[in-house]
Amino acid sequence: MPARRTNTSPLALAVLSTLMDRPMHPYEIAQLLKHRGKDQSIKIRYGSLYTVVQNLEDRGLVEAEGTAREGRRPERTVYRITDAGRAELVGRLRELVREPVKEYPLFEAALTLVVALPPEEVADLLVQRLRALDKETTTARAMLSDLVDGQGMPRLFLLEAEYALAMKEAEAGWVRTLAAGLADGSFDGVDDWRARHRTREVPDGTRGTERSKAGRALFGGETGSEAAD
Amino acid sequence: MPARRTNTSPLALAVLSTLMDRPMHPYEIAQLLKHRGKDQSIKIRYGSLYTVVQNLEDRGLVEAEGTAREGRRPERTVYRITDAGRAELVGRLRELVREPVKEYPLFEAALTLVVALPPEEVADLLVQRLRALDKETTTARAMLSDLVDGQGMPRLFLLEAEYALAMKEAEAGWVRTLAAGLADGSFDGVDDWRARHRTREVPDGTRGTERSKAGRALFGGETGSEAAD
DNA sequence: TCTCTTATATTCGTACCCGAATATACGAGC
DNA sequence: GCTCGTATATTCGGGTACGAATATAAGAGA
Repeated sequence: MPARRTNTSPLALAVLSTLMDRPMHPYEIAQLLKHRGKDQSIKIRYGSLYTVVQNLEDRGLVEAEGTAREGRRPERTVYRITDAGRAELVGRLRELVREPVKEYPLFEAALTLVVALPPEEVADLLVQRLRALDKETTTARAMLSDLVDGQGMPRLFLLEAEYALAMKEAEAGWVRTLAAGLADGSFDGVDDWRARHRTREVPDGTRGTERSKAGRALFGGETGSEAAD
Repeated sequence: MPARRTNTSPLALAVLSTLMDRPMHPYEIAQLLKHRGKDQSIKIRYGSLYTVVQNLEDRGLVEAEGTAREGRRPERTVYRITDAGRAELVGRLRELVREPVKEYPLFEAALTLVVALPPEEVADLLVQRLRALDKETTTARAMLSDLVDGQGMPRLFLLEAEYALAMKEAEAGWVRTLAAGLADGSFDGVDDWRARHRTREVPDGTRGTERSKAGRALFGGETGSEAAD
């Protein structure tokens, strides 16, 4: 089998997963995904959806069941998942659950560059972030418990939400600690930071800020493309 | 000022940030970023770099200082940051630190779809993930403390690494709990799950798996484009 | 001194992403 | 029964991302 260039995207997997229920046309797939709240964990853009489905068809993972024309509405193509599609879905899913993948959250990028702002301001901004995070976690916790306890929704369908909540709480905790450290001066090197900022200081060559050797592997996970199945 | 279409990307910000030190040509910027380990937190692709710099120039955030030709090497264009560039850097940075942004980690997407696998297998896969995560966190912790205690690297330059580590530990904790719950049967509804999986069951319409109302706002952060400055 | 490998520096073409436009149907109100 | 807003369903085009190709220089052996 020729190694596929791109790893099947989350949206493509969501499509396959939806077609496990029954054959559908793309728009209906999107509706169902949104209705089930999957759009909170997987980016769904109409612009992409049709391309994605087309790719799946080219790869033989879905096939057109026929084009139905209801009334004089635009023509719709109904797709059905193939055996290869089912195999791809479970295969890729296994991969995604088994292997952590290094990703690039915006906040992490911002932290890398934040030395460009004075420490006092960063402390202030972090407090604002913290407030927002706390608000979000509170809301999310309430909704989760309502769905589980109130509505009797099985936890199985809320795993993503539980995970997202846990991550957000962890981030809030980390931000809280850092903000506190900056505020009460227990964060080491704030003076250097302030000085460095005020004077636009370039630390002579790049001395003191490099991370050539030991720092290389500080972050784990596959950075590049993952191994094939 | 006409609202810019795209929010300045992390790579673009990294470019601006590097040019704060001194004027440079694109390749040199990339070298320096990698040397400082920023490539662990910001994706740096040569293919993108030159486009990004070109965009920055079009937007007036950097300007060509002149093209130097050293020996008969390929011609290099040296760029310098402008006042507008400095403003954009700090403005966007403020935004990124202040406001949490909803992102779409692969693992979260996988959790949304994981019902397609039988619970026993998921339990097994989670244990494998956990092992990988534990390995990564152990390594990262060791390196961090070596850099801080051993090498005397200021914490300021390791914020991203500390954050990434904290997030990874949190994920490991969550995965551990879930895996345990699945293993010892304390996770509610595994029977339903197994049944649903075996029989390819479509729960009659979509009853029982919808999340129309309450579930909408389970995940916070700005989902779409962020507000302008 | 020849050539082989590695580092320097950028360009190109294609594949992909996705906002916006398009086009029809349907129900509600006047 | 007409029209206006909203839901249905897909296509299109411009822009961005990025792998791979290109081209020169420098250093290391033989």
